[in-house]
Amino acid sequence: MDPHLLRTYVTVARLASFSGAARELGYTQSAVSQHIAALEADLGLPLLARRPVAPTPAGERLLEHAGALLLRIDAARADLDRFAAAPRATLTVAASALALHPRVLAALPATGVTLRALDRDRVPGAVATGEADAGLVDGVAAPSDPLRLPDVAPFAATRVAEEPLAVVLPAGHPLAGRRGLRLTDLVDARWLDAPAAGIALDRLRAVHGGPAGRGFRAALRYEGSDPRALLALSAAGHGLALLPLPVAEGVPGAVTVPLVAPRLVHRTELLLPAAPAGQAEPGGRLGEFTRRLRG
Amino acid sequence: MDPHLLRTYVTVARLASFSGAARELGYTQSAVSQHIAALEADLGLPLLARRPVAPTPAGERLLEHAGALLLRIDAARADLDRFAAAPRATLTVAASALALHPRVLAALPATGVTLRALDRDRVPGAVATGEADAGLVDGVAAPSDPLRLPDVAPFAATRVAEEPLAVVLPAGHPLAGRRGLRLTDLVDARWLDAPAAGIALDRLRAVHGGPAGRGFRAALRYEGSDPRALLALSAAGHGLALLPLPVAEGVPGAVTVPLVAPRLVHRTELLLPAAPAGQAEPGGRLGEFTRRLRG
DNA sequence: CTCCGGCCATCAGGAGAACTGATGCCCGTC
DNA sequence: GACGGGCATCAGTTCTCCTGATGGCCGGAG
Repeated sequence: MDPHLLRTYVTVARLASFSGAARELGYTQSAVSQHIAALEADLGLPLLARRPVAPTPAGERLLEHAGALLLRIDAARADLDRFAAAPRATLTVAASALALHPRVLAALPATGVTLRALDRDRVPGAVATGEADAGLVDGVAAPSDPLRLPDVAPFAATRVAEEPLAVVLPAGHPLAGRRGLRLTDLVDARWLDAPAAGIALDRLRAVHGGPAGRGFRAALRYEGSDPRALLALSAAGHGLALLPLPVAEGVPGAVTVPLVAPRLVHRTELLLPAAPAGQAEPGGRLGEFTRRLRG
Repeated sequence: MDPHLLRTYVTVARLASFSGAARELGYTQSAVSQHIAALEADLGLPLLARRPVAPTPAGERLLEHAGALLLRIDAARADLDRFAAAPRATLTVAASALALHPRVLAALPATGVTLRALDRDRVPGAVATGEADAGLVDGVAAPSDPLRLPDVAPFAATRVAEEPLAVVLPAGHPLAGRRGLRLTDLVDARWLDAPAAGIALDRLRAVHGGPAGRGFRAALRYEGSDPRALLALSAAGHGLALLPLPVAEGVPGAVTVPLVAPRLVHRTELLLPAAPAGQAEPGGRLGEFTRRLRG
């Protein structure tokens, strides 16, 4: 299970080519072939079908592990590098689309900041590997529970903002007149599926707790990250959407109804590489930013 | 960041000795010394102080990463091995102390089962590395939220049981007459600190959401795993305890008051190595167990 | 104070791993 | 049926990594 072998394996799987992976990694094709053979011999399983090159079931499984593993290695290296490196002059913040809360915008220093918009699930990785100095992630959780984030490295997460959730319906929808809605009422409705911009359907199914795979059928799938696009789509009758109440309100053609059960909120969290016990507060622009966010 | 080097590093750190680690790992002392030197050169940081041998701050940090990393490597290997290996005749279940819910006990097959009691945070690792075929973990969470578990490998977690939480007070306690208690009322009380048996204090502080390190002061610390010991200690006035209501009730000398805010429950979850998409349900004793647990 | 013993660092040498380059083989394509 | 792209295999070389020996440092005992 040498990381080098894993790295070649994921590259081969991604490119579906031994010789392509060799070019990308700076090896000869022969070396790549030997890497894969060594991995397969080590695990005692075929990992790739040849001609065409594609992962076997076991290979698919290894891809999941390898991705997480390599990310964690990069994270560890980046984290240790922070011990030695001088603090950078410019602050890079990775943020998911709905995490740009007014409080965040107000706290950002006026100069020397790079703001990088990423998909929700890529923000922790960016902070862990040092691509960003801090992260802002949003998500849905119970009021007193932290967001569920992949733990690629030790993080310190602090709450930045919390808003109620609301269901967005087209104006003529039968449930549009309600004062509040329960998720149970909406299991059989058609939903917009927007993993990047809003709330993914599989997350809804998990929260709802019913039998896996049932309910919350997808209508249109939206692969962008703009919540206003979601609102417009919902108003046009392409499916329901679940969004933070302040974002969802006041859109022509759409009606916003607060979600009353289960008790869930939309929360934005600040993600920092966890300081070792007894470490000083961060200085420079990062310190400025975090103090203004908290204070 | 070679895993071999990390393995020797954690061993050296644990034994506080180069030559001791060499003996344990089957290397010469020279090799161990070179491993550490290579790691320190690679990261550009001193990791260990010599004479006495002890980790530097950077070394402490590396220990956190290395532990998680090595565990994940073992987990990946064990997971892939399951693809090849025949299903075992005997079923091993890892469980934390409070996860032995009556429903669980009823679902266990009559023969061929090994039940291994572990600390709460070691159960996921045991399932991931294949030491156990399934895990049962308990913990505190919001009613509709899954337990927070370290993701050393892809898991499938399903809810097994959920009970309200209750505060255990000695009979004469000023708050003993209440019908319900809020966590806020109890910030300044003295609590039993029992990471293995009950609910750890740092978890309480995190749930409460107040400033880090304040509140929920520790009285006696109990390092065993028997909840009845906790109850007895609480009845004797050694501090408050937070336990599932069914466990806490009916103990002489102690009063049980339900926790009403924040809305938290004690949940037991079944932990299985995540089946690859489209994989058949587990067979044999494991299939029998999971079906009875769910059905 | 000095000697001794334990412990880590360093060095040179050798076994083995790993990569390269050449060649062979298989399959899909024209 | 010939061709070509692409993976497997093999031999040779390079470089890595481990061993065994040696030296220096520190602490404890006499």
